[in-house]
Amino acid sequence: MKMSKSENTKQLIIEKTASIFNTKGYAGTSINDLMDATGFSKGCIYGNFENKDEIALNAFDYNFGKITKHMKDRILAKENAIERLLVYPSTYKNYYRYPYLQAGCPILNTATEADDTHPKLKKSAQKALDLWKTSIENQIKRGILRKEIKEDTDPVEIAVVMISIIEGAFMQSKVNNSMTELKIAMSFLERVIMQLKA
Amino acid sequence: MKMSKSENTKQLIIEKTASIFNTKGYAGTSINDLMDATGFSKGCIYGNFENKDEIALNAFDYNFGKITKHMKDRILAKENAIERLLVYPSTYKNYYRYPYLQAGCPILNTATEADDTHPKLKKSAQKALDLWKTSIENQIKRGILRKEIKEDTDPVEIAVVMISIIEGAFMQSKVNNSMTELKIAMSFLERVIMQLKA
DNA sequence: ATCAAAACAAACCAATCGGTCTTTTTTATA
DNA sequence: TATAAAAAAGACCGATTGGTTTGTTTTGAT
Repeated sequence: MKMSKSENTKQLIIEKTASIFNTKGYAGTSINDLMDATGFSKGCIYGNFENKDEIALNAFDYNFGKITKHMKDRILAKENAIERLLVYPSTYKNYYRYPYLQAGCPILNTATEADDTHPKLKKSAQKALDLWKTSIENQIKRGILRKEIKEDTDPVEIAVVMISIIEGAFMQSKVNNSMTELKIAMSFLERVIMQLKA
Repeated sequence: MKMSKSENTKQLIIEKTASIFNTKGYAGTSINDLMDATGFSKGCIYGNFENKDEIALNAFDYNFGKITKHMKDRILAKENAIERLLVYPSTYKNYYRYPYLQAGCPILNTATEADDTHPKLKKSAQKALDLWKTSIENQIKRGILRKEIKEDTDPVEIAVVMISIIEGAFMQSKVNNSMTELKIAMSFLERVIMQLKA
């Protein structure tokens, strides 16, 4: 499946600018930043994208997609539902290993910036968050069916709490340039998950 | 204690612009926004503040100070350490009641925007976060001394986890325009706190 | 090899950015 | 009430913003 030239540069622009949007935010990223990062001219960028919005939306999806893929791979490598849930804390405990997470969680960054300012980006963050939440819920439901997780477990509650702990700890660690908060919170989360064991 | 004219308008500028910085972020807020919000001219604003940075830093401190004061009042109204800790979930469960929280938690907003872009604001967020964390730790230590909290409780862990759950849930609720996530997470947090009871 | 279309570069645009400077108004004091 | 200082208004500045237009180069089909 060969890509056309423009499809190729389009993808290149997304890949090269995704981390910039994640670090500097939508408002903080200028077209000049995108030119610097890609080496392309303004004419080229605007020949491939309608406007800054379109690039930012694609960049977000790219960032989110990368994490999603990584998580999916690691989760599907496990059979047991508890072990699958434990993939989250064990991954985020070492988030600095993953370059695309070093600028922070794109959902967290995008949600906090866009919630009052950028409806389209906000909707993207909503969708991403919902996908993540649903995915956790489904793992829990599957675990209950497989009798690996206590049947009185509330999938929605655990999903919301897991995401909360991860994102809140992420924020603390990022602003303090320190892994301790994330490590503490993730080992707490591990214990929460272990207690779900049937 | 009478304020000088300039001190007065200085305070007025901070108060009227604080919520704008919290909603639109530092990069997203322009001097024109500040003029619109205050009704003051550019000359007046720059006569009272050196630059945008100084206003933003004061605005953050103002936002954080308001929440801190509110929390302090509610916490000191309780005697028992467990009840004091429960003030957090019970307050955030109804955050929409507090207008200065409707744009989101200033710590969360500032930390996620500034961590990679604005060292001064980042430091402000760090300080605020540390104050919050230390305050929770001290409440727990006090509770242990008063034999209201289990003596094997780790104050640092609980502080980090409490903040994580609150901030992470806040983010979810904000981006979804819904209180459900915050309510779910706060009732979970209430149970976590209750389990600390000696 | 030719040539039209696609892709990219670069000059250009009005609007806005943060910030300064000069002028006018308000204030407090004598 | 006169007056100097403080405070506020508003014109002004160069730089940067997102975006467009006009060229130039590259590409793929003939």
